[in-house]
Amino acid sequence: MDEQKQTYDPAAIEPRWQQFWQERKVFRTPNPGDRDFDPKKPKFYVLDMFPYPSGAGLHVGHPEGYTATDIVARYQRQKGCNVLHPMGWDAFGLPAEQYAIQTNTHPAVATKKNIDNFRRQLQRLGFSYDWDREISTADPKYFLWTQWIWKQLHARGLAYESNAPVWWCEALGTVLANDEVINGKSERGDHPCERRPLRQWVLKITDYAERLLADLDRVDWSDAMKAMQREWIGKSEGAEIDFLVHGHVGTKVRVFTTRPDTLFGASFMVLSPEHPLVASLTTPQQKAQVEGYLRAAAAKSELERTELSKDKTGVFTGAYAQNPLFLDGDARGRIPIWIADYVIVTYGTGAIMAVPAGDERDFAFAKKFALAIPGIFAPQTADEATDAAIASGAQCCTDEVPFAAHCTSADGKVALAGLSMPEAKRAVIDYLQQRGIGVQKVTYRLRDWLFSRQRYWGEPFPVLHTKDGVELVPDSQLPVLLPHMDDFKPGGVPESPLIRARAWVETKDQSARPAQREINTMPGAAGSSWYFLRFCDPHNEREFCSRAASDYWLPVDLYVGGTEHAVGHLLYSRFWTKVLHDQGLVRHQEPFLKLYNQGMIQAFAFQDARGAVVPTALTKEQGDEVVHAESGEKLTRIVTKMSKRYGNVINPDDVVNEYGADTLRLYEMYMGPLADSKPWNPKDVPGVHRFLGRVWRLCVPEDFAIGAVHAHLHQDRDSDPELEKALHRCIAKVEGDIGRMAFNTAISSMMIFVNEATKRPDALSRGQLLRFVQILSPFAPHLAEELWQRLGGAELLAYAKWPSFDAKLLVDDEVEIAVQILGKVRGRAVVATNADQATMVAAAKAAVAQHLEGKTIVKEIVVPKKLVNFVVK
RNA sequence: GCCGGAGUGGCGGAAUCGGCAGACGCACAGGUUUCAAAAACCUGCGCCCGUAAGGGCGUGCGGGUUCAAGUCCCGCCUCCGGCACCA
Repeated sequence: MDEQKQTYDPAAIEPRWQQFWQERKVFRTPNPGDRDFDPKKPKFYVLDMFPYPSGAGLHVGHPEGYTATDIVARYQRQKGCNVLHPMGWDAFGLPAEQYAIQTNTHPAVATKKNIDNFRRQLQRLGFSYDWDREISTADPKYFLWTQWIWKQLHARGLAYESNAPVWWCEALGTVLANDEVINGKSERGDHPCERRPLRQWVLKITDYAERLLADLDRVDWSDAMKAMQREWIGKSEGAEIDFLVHGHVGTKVRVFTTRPDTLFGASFMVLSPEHPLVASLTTPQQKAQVEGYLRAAAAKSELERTELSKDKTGVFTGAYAQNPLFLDGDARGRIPIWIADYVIVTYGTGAIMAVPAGDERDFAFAKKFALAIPGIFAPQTADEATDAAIASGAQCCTDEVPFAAHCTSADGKVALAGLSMPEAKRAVIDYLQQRGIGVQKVTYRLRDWLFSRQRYWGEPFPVLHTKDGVELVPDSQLPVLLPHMDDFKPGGVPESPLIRARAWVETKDQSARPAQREINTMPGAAGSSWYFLRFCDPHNEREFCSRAASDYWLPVDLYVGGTEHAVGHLLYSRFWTKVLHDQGLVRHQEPFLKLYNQGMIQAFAFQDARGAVVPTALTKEQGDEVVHAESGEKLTRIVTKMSKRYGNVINPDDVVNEYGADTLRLYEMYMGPLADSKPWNPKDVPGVHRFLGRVWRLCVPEDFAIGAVHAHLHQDRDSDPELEKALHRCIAKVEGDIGRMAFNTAISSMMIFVNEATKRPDALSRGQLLRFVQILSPFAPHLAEELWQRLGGAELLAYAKWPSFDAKLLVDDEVEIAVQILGKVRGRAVVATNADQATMVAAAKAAVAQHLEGKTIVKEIVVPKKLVNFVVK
């Protein structure tokens, strides 16, 4: 730094304060019971979704949410709260392991290196985390308790072994949970997946489906997020109905339907290809055809089944079922049983009653295979042609319309004509229930949580397999550690690489009998399903978290992260919390009170005429345009995600090196609303940096000889009343904006104040500057702390009390109002802020006198402090 | 197809409860300062007509409600995110 000049130099300020905060443990948070804990303060728990410490290092997307939570944490601290604001590492799982494999390093080594890098990068940004509470899910001291919690689930009968088909991903060499597979491809890496029966540990999250759904009403999350969880849980109410099969005494086919009211229109039945009755119901004549269809269905990859055309395929079994609403001899009641892969074995009962008149899919199937489509509705709208088509079954109708008169059972006990849809459903269910062949039923789309992976880098299960079955490792022997392995790569077989650690696998149980360790490991989401609890009591060696700590800190008051965890992590964490609650281990039932989802930070990229993206290194600016560096072709700017391939990835380290951490933080908050996705614009970054420079110069003279601050700031003096007003307005605005997570407008209001102050720098008093620096501090903490110290602020800014504002100073004595004629602004008038209507009208009339000439005022609308509108003729 | 969100200057965005559209920042233009440049500071900046005063138009499109609509209602279009044969 220039000896003669003191310009704003973040590189000189920031590391010093970071070091100070860390050495003095400024942000260490005491727990209830600690000597320096203050029980009089309210608590505030503000949490980030902790990162996977990937080898790529921090992305500019990370600090976006982290800065937002840091602003809230620092603000709440200054408002007098005990603030819990921790950070840790989601260190087990596929990303860390993939990186380890790519770089041929042991996962433990690679993970440690990545964590060190992440920590270094985060600490450069000045976040006020309590680093004493840092945790890593891959730390044995942590996963001891992950294993212990798993045993609690097991004890409640919520963990079981299953051989049901699961998603297998060949490329990743492991099975995946439902939320990790999208359209038959892996979420990570986009590799194809298929169904395979493999022995797996599964958690019974479906037992909690209803509570997970109902308790969404108790949390403050976005509608979008709640909608995604509701859809994933997928509750549907309807009925299960048993159909007898002709010629198979005692055989019933059970179907699930949400439309029992349409049972009169059931004209065939469909079993999924995997349905257990397929083989026994198929007649000898149909055997060859059915087997052919089953083979074809099995050969289809899941991708083809889900992604390819919705063209219906199917085959007749040769068997017939009996519609229970019709008499045995009635031809309408004898319905053929088909097999088709549009019916999914894992949903409902894996079989449906097909009502082509009331269901689009059944209608398409009936059309394709020329099956009967009996009409069951009698709509009466103005559109007679459509009414007739629906009545005859020529057109499918899924809306609520009146039922036809013939929807009456043979014994007359069910008659749907004249009933509403809910009444008709009720009538049919009651009738079936009385006869013992149907029951009201709620079904969920949610499947149990596939809770194991065939990978090395995860928590081992505390499980031994003996000849008598499964045995749990006693608590005293936890944690079960991973064996060291030099070759930890998946072996291309559906078995964990742990199988190769013979000495580890082959062990003895409590009674010294031979036993084999479980070789599957837990999935990545295991450790992240309870980390928010461990942060409350991270060093507890006797418990996963003391009741005193969790009762005090939980639930999390503000949780910030991306939307990508909508149905995975967030659902699993809610599930584990409820289980721990049921075990009497925590008081709360929902972990995250308020959830806020940040948008994505995107980037510019440049496209040529064909629409191909040209890597940024191959582009150059030419006047107002961007052209191809070699061909000179004009390129179009688009907004897209940052990607190595496009060469448009912004590295936070580079931004800090060039502008400093405060500028990075401020820019990310200034870009736009936190929840929106928005592009990184390198040209905008200097704008916020200039703002910080102006703040610096308000306080610090360029000439070193003058001192640490301007001479007029050396002592207190009376405040300039206009600047005082502006400051109060600014404090009120910033406070309100932090409360609604509108950090962009908070910053703009601070810019407005600084612009005002810059016009009359000598009028600004020390007291005003101290208060301004304080409200700036959550956003740009290094600069703020530096100026606070130079101005001689008491003790540390980080714990100074947030300044108050006087509501009286927020309003001016006079206010300029708009004067409208027929809603158009035709003039302006200045009136007293508390002027009465007559005064405002008089002033308004004077302001637009020439416009009113020759016109009659029909109506005067007066909005105090805003406007007067004349309606004229 | 279904569910959720969005569409405002050249660009990012603001307008919190139906009340002056475009705060703040960027880019751009002009100026002050300077030997010069950078930095800093000042001024202008939605579009159209006009030297100006002033006027007209304007928040994706088409309608509507209202004294008044970016904001409310109806019908569309486009983009983003999620789900997708779930009976």
